[in-house]
Amino acid sequence: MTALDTAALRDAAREPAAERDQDRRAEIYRNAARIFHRKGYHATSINDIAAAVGLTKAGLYYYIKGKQDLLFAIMSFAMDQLDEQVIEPARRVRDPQVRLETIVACHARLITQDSSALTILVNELEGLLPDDRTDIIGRQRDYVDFIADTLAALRDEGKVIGLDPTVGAFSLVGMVLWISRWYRADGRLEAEEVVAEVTRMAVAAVLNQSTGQTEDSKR
Amino acid sequence: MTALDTAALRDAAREPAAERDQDRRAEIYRNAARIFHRKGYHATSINDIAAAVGLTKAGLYYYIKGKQDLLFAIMSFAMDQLDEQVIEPARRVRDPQVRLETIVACHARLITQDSSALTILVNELEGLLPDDRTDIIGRQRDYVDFIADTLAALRDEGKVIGLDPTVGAFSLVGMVLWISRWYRADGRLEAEEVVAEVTRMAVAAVLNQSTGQTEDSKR
DNA sequence: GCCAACCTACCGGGCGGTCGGTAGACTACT
DNA sequence: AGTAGTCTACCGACCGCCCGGTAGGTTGGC
Repeated sequence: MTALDTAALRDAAREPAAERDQDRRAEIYRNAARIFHRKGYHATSINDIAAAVGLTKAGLYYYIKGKQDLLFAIMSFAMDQLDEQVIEPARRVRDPQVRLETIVACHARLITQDSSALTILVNELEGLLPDDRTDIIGRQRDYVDFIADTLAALRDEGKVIGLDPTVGAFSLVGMVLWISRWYRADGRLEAEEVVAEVTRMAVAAVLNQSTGQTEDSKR
Repeated sequence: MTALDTAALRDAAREPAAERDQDRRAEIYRNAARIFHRKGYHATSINDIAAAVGLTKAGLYYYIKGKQDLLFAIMSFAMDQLDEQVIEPARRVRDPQVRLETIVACHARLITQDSSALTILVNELEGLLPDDRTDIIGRQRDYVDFIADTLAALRDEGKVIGLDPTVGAFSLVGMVLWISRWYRADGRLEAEEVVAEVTRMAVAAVLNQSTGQTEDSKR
């Protein structure tokens, strides 16, 4: 591996060092995200991460400022992913129902592909410094509002009745985020099957339908 | 508070010491669950819990065997709650659709009432000893299977078509569990409103309906 | 006098983080 | 071509702190 790397370094058209540095940094973040995801932020030591990327703790500190900054960087990256691959594509969709489908499908797809960073994003908020937490929570809030606005638009079209947009938005988010807890890439189901089924459920959950419904179970 | 407690202890018809011991133990578990819920298991120290119940760390160890046993006790209690207040009531319901409504409504209601133990139950699994984890995961699995079986029964009735019962069960569980992340008892919405809305969404999400649906968003 | 219900004082260990050092690649100058 | 200096990318050793857990009292009600 090391010999290969050295050869690669010599060969690869003299990549400009700054690029190699970025690669290394990305590898560190990727590994850190994986381990935080598996063991949880507080249960993961800086040593764990250092060992995973083949460094000592002191060596790792050449690249990172601290454990909390590392966490914040990972969560920011996850939030960027969400912006680029879910919110932006969905924002371009005019029809509210199709937009909702786009949101759920893209988000679900993202989770089936790589859930590490996105899962940390929702599970390790209390590990952040207050300022960082405010930042991340604000962006998360914007996302939920975006969904709630879409539901409100559907309500204005008469496609949704009697559903609080906020409750609806949170519920859909919960359904989608939970995928990372049970979906396994090597399991029985294909990722796209899961994406399709969850999207179908999400749309059905909020859209008004005429089919009757039995009385609420007694308290 | 302390004076009040002492007076209560003197008054209350000489409660038989063993009972007082149980009360104290319950208070410890309640507080521990609250703090684990707020800060997370690993970020909570034994000292935090001891201080919250007005003891020193060593004093607390008179009641508990260790931090991990405490966690397991809380999770077992949460699982017992789920058994008694969700699964048992639902098991007595024959009609699958009403049974599903009962499951979702009772579970959602439980979370709006006190989410501490139930949230720990799903978030702190990796804090357990392997044997304990196996125990808890088994019970959780049984719960999901119970829901999946109910969905399968609905499918046999023709009320659900084309939905994988496992995916459906997990998705509904995700929707319900997520309530603890956004619902605040002092917020805009009443607990029973939330329970009703989430239940309605859950049923709508899985029940077959004839209303059309636009094409899945492109990949 | 005894025992339940605590406390004070302490332990080993792992944590996040820092410091001084250095091998080796690269550059600058002669 | 040789060499002195510089910088990047690390490492071993260490720090202070706090953690979970314990040993050995002390005290107040029976």
